[in-house]
Amino acid sequence: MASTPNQPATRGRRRRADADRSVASILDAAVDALASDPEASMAEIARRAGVVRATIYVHFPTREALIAAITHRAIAEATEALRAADPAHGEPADALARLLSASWQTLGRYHALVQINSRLGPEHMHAVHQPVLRLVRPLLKRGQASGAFNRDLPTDWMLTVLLELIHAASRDVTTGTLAADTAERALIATVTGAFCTPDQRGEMTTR
Amino acid sequence: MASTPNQPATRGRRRRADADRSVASILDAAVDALASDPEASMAEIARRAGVVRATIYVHFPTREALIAAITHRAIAEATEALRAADPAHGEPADALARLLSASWQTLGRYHALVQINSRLGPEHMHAVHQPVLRLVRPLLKRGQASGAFNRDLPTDWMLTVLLELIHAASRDVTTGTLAADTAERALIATVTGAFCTPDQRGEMTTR
DNA sequence: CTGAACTCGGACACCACTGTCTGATACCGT
DNA sequence: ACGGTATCAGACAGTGGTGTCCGAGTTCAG
Repeated sequence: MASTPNQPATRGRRRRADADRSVASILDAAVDALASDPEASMAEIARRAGVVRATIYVHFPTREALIAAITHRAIAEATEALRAADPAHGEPADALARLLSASWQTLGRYHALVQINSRLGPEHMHAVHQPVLRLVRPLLKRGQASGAFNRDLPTDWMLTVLLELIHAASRDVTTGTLAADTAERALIATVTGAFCTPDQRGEMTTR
Repeated sequence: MASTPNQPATRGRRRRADADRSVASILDAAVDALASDPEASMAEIARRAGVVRATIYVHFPTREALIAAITHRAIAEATEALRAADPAHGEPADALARLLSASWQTLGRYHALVQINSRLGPEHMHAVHQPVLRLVRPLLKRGQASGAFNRDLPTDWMLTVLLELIHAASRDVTTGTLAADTAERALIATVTGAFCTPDQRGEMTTR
């Protein structure tokens, strides 16, 4: 049902280039607007996109559909960033650090989306995150199996911690609470500290 | 200005007992309602409180005032819980664990409040949290000074991590993602792991 | 260049919520 | 039991958002 990131409006026909541009502007504007205010109005999004409100409804039948579209797109982007970090390779602690380093800014852009989608119930949340979890969970399992990560921590909890801290770091950077250049180091140190077993801490390829 | 948790409506007079009851019901209902939906309507809050909508406006001139009141009350409760955990005493790592153990459920109830208040700007957020920070920050500073906590982590970031993980744990418990009896242990293990320096990990009075 | 696709600008009905007000009724303090 | 408080029930205007529609103008594709 939500498999199409944007609706072609007319089904049989091809879509024109300016329509593509509009859709792209709207999607970008929606991410921006919702980031600064999770319940930004359609009018506000249209304004940012440099488009009239009705134009949005040409491509997205409802506000809900628009949010579904940007969520879909965000997940795709996140998945890509995570895959690029190659979580299946190398020492778990190193892989984790690599993954955080490569993806935290990308993922962090969407903390508002998380907030919005989390209002749609946990099962929806879980379903939406499935692709991301598929990539990260094996790494955590692997780390716990090898003894690199703390076996006492439930894997689901570790995933929560991961996502939550990424979003927190991103938020703190945008509000100015945390210096941008310190953020990545702090984030990595915090997460690896939380996950890694004491005896494994020294063995990391730190810096 | 927001120093009165509830407005007496008439200034010179004493307030009647049923009015006290109403105010209490409204406050409780507001916390509940806003926890399940951060933008619950006044009507919904009134319904939960077993009160007519107009009654709310007798005690709180506006929605904003009501939210300010429950925020004030939540902060007071949190401060109390933290103070009871006596953060100034004992080894930093132990004190931290004690503090988490004593307060995570109390604090966790209010994750919706955090979400709501964070929309009012970072400076407002900072001002509101001042009493909490006053209690926790010295412990973190002390731990970093003694070498028990990682000195590379900015103190503000540590505070963020603390609050964020408490709220995450509470949320995961209410959604059923995390078992209630596991949550506290996982939370403490995660936070102490994140903050404590490797050589200090073993020295804790674990269990 | 021409027709089709698209955007614009503005209007529209609809809905949910906020905050105010009323008169009638129940409750509490003394 | 009396008088002042408080609640109730429901109506009210005002506001701001959503989704739909239309006619006129613009831009793209072949």
